Amino acid sequence: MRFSESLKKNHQFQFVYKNGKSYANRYLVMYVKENGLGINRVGISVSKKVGNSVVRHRVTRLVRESYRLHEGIFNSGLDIVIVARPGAASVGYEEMESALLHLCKLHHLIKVYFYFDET
RNA sequence: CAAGUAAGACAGGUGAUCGCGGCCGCGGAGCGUUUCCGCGGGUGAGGAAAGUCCGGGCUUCACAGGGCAGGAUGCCAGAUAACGUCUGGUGGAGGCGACUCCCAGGACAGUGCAACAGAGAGAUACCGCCGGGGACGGGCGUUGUCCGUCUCCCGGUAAGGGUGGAAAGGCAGUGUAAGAGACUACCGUCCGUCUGGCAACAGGCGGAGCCAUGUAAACCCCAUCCGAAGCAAGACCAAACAGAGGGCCACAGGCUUGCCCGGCCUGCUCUCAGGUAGGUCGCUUGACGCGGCUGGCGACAGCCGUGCUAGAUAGAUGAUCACCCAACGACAUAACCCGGCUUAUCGUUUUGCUUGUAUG
Repeated sequence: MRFSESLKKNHQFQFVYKNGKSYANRYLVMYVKENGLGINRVGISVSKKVGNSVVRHRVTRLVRESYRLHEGIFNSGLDIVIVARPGAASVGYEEMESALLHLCKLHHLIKVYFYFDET
């Protein structure tokens, strides 16, 4: 991804969980914390409650694809952790995309001029 | 054509745009190794990748010794690196048949268990049947004999009833007071012997009237095999680090195959505080795939030709559109690698064979 890296280490996840702000909807939970690096770092977490290995990989790909296609409209300098809830197992791409954008609006992550363009 | 049976094959495809992990090439940043960026090419999960139930390769540790445990397998022969797998047989069970299924050693080494029912379960007389005695009644009749009855006594019996998974070989006859392998034929069992077979075993002949249930997925016995842990194995490179205080004095801890004996090493323990876990290799060419020939009933083996087909390290296959199609495709994501087993699975399709019907 052009402007982003991924979160990898367990302690990075724990830091965002403890210090970040969170919003949730039916399929996803999103934690956000500013990192001061000028780029975004994204971590996707799918637990075994969601499904077996195939289902978990599919959910991960849908979330990553949704983020990738809208990467340009995000603010920069954030650590974002997206946790999939069990209901996400049977969801298609379009629903996943709308769920992600909904959480972004709640966090006010979208760059201001894009926000005005939509309204 | 219908029903069945056995063995396979495939696991959506094509095109376009965006996106991801390795690899190769080119260009740029960079003194250079490393690294980063861009462009192009090519490549990128399964039949079960799953469960982790067996077996092996590989790696490290242990390879003074003795003893005791523990685990697995279980008809025979073969295949294999090995196996609990596979192949071919034997025996048993099911099916008209093609064919399928079977945790298939030993119960005179020992121990345990066998509920309930039933009279009785390494044993039995409850009902029944039969004989003798006694009592009572009756007929004939004169101190006997015949018949009948019994809340009586003694004995015989395993035919019949009933219980049970199982009642001491089965069935038919002879026999008998009634019965019984007591005796006889056939079948079964056991023993001996001959023939065939490497063997499991099969068949023939002869003999023995048949002395004793089941369970070994109860302990156990016998035979064979098994050192342990696992790629977070392990090897190398680089970097960081911090110890302090108290208690105890041979108690203890670690290693040595699970335990014991024995052996080797180390001071040990508690409290408080602090710090790092980055990279390279292992890592994919292998008991490999495909085709052909030869040997073998077969599993498989040998030879020749040919091919290279993921190697990530928080972990790469996705999204959108169009068309094909009956179908949003079912089950499901490699993590060191192989050989098997087991389980899950929407469907499509090929071939052999069996039975029935029709036609010739």
